[in-house]
Amino acid sequence: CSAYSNLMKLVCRARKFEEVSSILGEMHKRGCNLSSTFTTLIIGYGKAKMFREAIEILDTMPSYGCTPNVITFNSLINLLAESGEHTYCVMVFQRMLEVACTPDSYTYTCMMKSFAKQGKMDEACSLFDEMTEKGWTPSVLTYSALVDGFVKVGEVGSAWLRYEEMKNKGIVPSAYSYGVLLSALRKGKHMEHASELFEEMKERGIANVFAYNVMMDGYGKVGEADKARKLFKEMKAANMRPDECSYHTLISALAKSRRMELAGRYFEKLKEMRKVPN
RNA sequence: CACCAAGAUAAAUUUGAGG
Repeated sequence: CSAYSNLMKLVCRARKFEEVSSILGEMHKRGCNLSSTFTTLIIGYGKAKMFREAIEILDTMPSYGCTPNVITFNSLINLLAESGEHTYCVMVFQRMLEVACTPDSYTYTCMMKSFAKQGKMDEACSLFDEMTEKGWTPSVLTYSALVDGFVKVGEVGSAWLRYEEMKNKGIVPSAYSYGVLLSALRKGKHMEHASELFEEMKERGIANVFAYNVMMDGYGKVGEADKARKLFKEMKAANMRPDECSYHTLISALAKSRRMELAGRYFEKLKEMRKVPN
């Protein structure tokens, strides 16, 4: 059975969906548990942007003796949310409730992301309340969805309040999560808030190259190339190795501020490192 | 860099012609 399910993964990756039904048929004949395979298929269709087909799996499952479970629904909802298919997303969530499959923290977070992507922060917040009322604990991903959404609709204040709320609940962001939050603030050009987060990150000793890159990009985009360059130097002084992206970001920041002599110098350094400029 | 595995579901950074 595991050989079959690996085969299904390969079929999805190669987008050979015409092979799907014969594999499912064989697996069924041999009595394999197909639940995980259906999830794989759903994600496969999602990556191929075949949303209709992904959703139809929900109807296919029962004929193979399977019932969609939380993981099935979550996977589907997640890919619809990420792809901006908000209408389908809401439809599937509705359907999940109809078949009495209980949404969990993951489900709510995905739904919040979908609403946030549409700029519908009121709805996103209602879902947040509903989720906590039902006893689910919001994660750093849940809060990141709110922060990102509020920044997108231009409400940095609300975004920041949510961040504080998260900290007050004792949720400690990982380096990765800081990256997500920094990037959200950067997109809205809120570098003062971003730098406050970044300082926090440094105090905790978890600042990384990725975070430096995000900060440099943000400063570059608001025309503060000198701050970007300062961070570049600081990163090296802290024994972190700037990667290719760091160079690309810094060069572009300098070029945007018309500091061409400096941009050229970093461009030469990039080539010396035998990296390919993009 | 590519492929595979662990493990059926989660998020982050760089260039931009054209529209």
